[in-house]
Amino acid sequence: MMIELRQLRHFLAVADTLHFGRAAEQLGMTQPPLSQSIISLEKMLGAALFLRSKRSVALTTFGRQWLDHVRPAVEGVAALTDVALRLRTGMAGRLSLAFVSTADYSLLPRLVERYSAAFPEVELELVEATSDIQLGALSEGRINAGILISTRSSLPPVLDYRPLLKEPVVAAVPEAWVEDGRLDVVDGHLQGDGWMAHPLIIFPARVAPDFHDLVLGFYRARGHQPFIRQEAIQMQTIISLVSAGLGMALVPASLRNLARTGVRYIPIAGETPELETGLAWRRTDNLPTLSAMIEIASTLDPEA
Amino acid sequence: MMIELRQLRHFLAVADTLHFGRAAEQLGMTQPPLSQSIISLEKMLGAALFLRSKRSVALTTFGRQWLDHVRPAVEGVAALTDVALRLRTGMAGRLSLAFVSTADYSLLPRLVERYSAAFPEVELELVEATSDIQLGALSEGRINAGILISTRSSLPPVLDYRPLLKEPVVAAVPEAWVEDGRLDVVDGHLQGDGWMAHPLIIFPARVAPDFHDLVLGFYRARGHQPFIRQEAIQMQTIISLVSAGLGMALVPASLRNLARTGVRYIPIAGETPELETGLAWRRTDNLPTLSAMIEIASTLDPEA
DNA sequence: TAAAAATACTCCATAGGTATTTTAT
DNA sequence: ATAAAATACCTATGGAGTATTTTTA
Repeated sequence: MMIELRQLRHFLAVADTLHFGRAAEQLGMTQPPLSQSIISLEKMLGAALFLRSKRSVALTTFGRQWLDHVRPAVEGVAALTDVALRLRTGMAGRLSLAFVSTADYSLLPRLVERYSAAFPEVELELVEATSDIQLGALSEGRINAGILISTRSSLPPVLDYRPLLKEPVVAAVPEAWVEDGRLDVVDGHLQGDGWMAHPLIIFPARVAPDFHDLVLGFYRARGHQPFIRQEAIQMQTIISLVSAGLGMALVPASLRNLARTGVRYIPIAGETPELETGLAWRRTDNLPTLSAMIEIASTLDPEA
Repeated sequence: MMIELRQLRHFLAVADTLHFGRAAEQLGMTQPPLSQSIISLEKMLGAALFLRSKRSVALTTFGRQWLDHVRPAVEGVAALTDVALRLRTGMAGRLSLAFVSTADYSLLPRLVERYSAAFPEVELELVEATSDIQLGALSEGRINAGILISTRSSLPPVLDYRPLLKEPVVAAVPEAWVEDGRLDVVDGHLQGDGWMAHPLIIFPARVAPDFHDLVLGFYRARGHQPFIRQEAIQMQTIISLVSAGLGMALVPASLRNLARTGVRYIPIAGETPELETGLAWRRTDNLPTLSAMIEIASTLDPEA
């Protein structure tokens, strides 16, 4: 024979009211079966829970001590219904989100702040990864969503996508270059095409093909070919190399939040390419926490 | 409709085996009602727990996350049976034990050490109280047992009693008295009756009548009347007064463990009265933890 | 004598059983 | 062809109801 929840609820009701009649009423049943239920519970336990004289009911010492254990146990089970509801609606659960290093400086903090304010019970797992790694992780189901640099057209059809941020590209240049007049800076903007001859540090094409293409396309459109001095997969690394004077780089404008001695961020005069960062996820992934994340992401100002 | 334990156990079994047939076997039932049970559970929750193709069963994401909450909740309820058993047998629970201050120096530490080694889950509530206070607390049910100084014959009949320790009385005297030769000490023992003329510090009769009578009886048997300089209810206080040179005191031998500068404990030559400390409890109190305590107490060496 | 729990019985809801069908491999 | 889950239907246990008795304050 096994203790059932019903009996425990019966016990709690009687313990609370110390009156079989009223307890039964509270439970929506009549008194006799409640007496039966308690008696059978006492038999199972091998000890009396209540001392009943015909005029009054009191807990035995054993009953009082057991009560202290029963209440939390029953509440634990009762809570399962709420837990299920919160899991279903995305109020609780887990979400694994990858992001490219460039999202670190504006997009990710804003998104995470909003999301975890709205869903504090969700365990948000954040992993930094390049766009190509993210695409693999998404299709293999290792992450639920990714903040990456791509365009809708270049994504596999199993993924859905929403743009989050459009930002211009700015030049990250060694401070020395500005001071020795190697660059033509007017009104805080890079002028002309002269700078295009200087050595460039860039993401490898494999890692972020769309970003790579964007930069090369920009040079080509102005009739130039970049002198690629070095490739690096981390934004941090690229900026370090710039700071060391190895070359310049074209980076998303939000990277200005990554201040570094010896590095200046300078907008480019004229038509500049815009870089799009967006959120991608599996169309078939109907995880409630993911839906909530997409919802929140959609409310972010794409120009900020 | 309310979730019942049975369904949760069903869920756990299927989640563990990922096979309705084997899970049913494990549960001692057949497969069809198990399928029904899970289906009804899923309906209650409003979400699928399992993805079943005809050849394989897998948890949904929701199922996996909910499982993490269900298992501890069900285990919590299952543990109630064990808890009840431990409460019934005195393996767990509470015990309120009072003790006189003189028990502090030998009896109580030995008893508590043994008891809590044997019953580590029992919450032992220790309160220091004089014998008369303990008798009141016992009859009013505020404590379950008391270590007190009394004799079986002087206890009310509702209480049961077991002697724990018989020890001689020794004299606690100011060190100065030994040095200035005011006391006749030979072979480390107080000789003769001369010391009986010195001022005495003693427990009030109200607080420990048996101890009080014992001391007075001792003087009377030798044809003396003590000069009572001061009364005090705490052993600590009595020893402080001795240390201050206010007088001497007759105290249980185990009090030698309470070292104090300026105080010397000296045995009395010849026939000395023995003091009995024992455990008292209500005959009608059938608290399992109390029975265990009486059991342990009986194994203590009464001469130690 | 009245309030409240226990006892005696009756009933039906449902947990679980049996037989069968469906479906994916 | 077969293993495994779902469906359909049946059975019976036991949880809950009604009527009554017992008890003690």
